[in-house]
Amino acid sequence: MKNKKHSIKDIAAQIGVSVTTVSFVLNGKAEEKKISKAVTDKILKYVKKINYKPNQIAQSLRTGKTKILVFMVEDISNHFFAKLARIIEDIAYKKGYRVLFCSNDNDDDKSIELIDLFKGRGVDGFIIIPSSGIQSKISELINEGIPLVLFDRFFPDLESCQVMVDNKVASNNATQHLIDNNFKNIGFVTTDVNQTQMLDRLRGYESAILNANLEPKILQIPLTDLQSDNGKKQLKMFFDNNNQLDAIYFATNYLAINGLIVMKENFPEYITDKGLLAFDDIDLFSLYSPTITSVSQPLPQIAEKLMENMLSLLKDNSKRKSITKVVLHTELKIRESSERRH
Amino acid sequence: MKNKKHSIKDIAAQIGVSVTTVSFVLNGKAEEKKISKAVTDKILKYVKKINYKPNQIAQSLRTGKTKILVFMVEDISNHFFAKLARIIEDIAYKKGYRVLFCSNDNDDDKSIELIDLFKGRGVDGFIIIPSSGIQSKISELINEGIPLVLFDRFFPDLESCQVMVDNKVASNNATQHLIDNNFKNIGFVTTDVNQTQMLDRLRGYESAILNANLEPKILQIPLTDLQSDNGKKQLKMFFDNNNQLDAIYFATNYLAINGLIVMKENFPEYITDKGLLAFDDIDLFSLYSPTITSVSQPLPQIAEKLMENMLSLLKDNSKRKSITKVVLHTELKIRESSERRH
DNA sequence: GTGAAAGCGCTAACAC
DNA sequence: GTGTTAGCGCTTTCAC
Repeated sequence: MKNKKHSIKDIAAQIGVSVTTVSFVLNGKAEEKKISKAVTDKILKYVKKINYKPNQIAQSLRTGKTKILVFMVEDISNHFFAKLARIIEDIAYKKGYRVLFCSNDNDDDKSIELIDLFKGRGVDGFIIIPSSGIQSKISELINEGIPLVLFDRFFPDLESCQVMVDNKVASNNATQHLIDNNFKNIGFVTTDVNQTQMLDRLRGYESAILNANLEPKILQIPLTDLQSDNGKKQLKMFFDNNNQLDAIYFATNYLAINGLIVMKENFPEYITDKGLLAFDDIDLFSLYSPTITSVSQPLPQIAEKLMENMLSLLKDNSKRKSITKVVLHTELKIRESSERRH
Repeated sequence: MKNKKHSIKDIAAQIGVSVTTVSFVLNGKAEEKKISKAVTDKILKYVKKINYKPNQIAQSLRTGKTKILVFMVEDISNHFFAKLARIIEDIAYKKGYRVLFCSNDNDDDKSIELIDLFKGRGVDGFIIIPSSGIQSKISELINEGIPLVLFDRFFPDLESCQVMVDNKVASNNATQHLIDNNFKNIGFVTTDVNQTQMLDRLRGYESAILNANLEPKILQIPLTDLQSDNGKKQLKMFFDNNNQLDAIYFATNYLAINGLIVMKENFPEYITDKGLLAFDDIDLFSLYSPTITSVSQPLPQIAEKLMENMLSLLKDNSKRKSITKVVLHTELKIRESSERRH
């Protein structure tokens, strides 16, 4: 059992060469630096024998690179973020990067604390789903030339690299689909957060509704109430007060889950009687009875674009990074829950 | 906009003291080292003004500590692991640790590569759900005195810190519950992996079945087939060949999801007609129609025990860490899918 | 072809 | 009370 930690110095001493030589060989510069084949082989063989692994912390301190990216989301246990995290992890891994996931609970202070922390650790780049109040921190990162890509929502006043989906169009189409299938009284359940993605979903809904001369019925649940039973109470009240609704459109998957729970408990007939539609496709929706129509975000494509963007920022040595904005399209997965009504 | 990176040296120069003084003050040793109040205040004030953050890489190189833990699971996008990850992240965060999540795809080579990589980064500890063939790597970590806690499955031949659930008892009870509710032909769907948790679930099933003089009906789907449609084909065939089954017990949540998909497509009547039971409770099961009986693992408790264990290992300076084994109990969530049949 | 040495930013033993 | 300095393990310039 080899317990002792080996260092490049030990290796040099053992072989009888200098650390420089060892370093060159280990970094694949043997040819370039014209190290003799004999020495090179001897070093490589010895390194393999003792199973030497360079101390990456020292490497990082020296080179200023850590090969670590941060992927900050609201809550890593949310299906949507977890799936995305997985794909990003795989892409990054192939490119030699590790990914640190963290959840900011949509909380500004926690977000800022985490960003500072990782800056101090010298991570190479950030992929962030920002909470609403951290525009100045994001702007600071950009100004410092730290590779950064935003996802899901952005700051309209701030030029940043970003990958988004066309929330407004998607939401408009989804609502239109309900209208086309003869729903006439479509409720919209969303949160109170003031973020671009939620606002766009709301606007998409409103524009389709108004365009069809229907009346909008909107429930905004405060984000803080969603953890507690308060959110469920509000949903129940909304259903109670609007029993003439013939369809309900949920702006996120977790709102839909909460909605289903409330309906199952209080109005089980709604689940089959009302039209149902949700933003974000999750397993549940294709398995449920009825299967639930949803707006599906193209996860693999999103992950790919995020990493493509990030990698190009990582390559770009200039302080003023170029700005790339990507908008991806969603797909409406039409299922039983929105079948035409008569 | 302050773009320049500040170092402790800059601060020292600016204030007109030595780096030692600054370092002491920053590390809260001002009192202990009897630094004058005037100097201390001046330093703290300046540090705040320029928003100085110490370079943690240098700190790590110097102290050998990174305050980073690794949590390695099969697949971070699996509900069960994602939920657990979230709780662990929160506990660790409060204790000043960051958590790196990574997925090993249940692949030995990838596991070993990841472990080596993080060792090189000097992470402080590992929480690992091990793939089957990495016993020697795990043993190496233990011998090197690196804090390590296993979860979900373990190596019977290796003494290690671990947090497990009583899979066999849980599985026996679950099966017994079906038997008690008058199911007489209970199929068991599992994978072919040779890991303690899966074997225990199988044994629990078998013991209850044999004890009741019933006949075991087991489908083992090779892990490699689960990603592809092959897994679904095998499920379909199993259902086809065993249409006299009156209940099906799935050994994991993803097997249950796959089972539900196959049933929905091919034998929709099974979903209500057959008894259903699954290991690992997920949202879906309490929302489905029928709601699905499942064995629920106590996630918060698991996370707590894992971190408790880890923190005590981190404190323990001896090379030979003490070994703690925790076994937690599961809860059978009895729902509609296993209601008594006549 | 190979080596000496500076230095990344920090901590802490030791000196004064 | 405060300063000097070695050194954590590595990369890389420059010298020979």
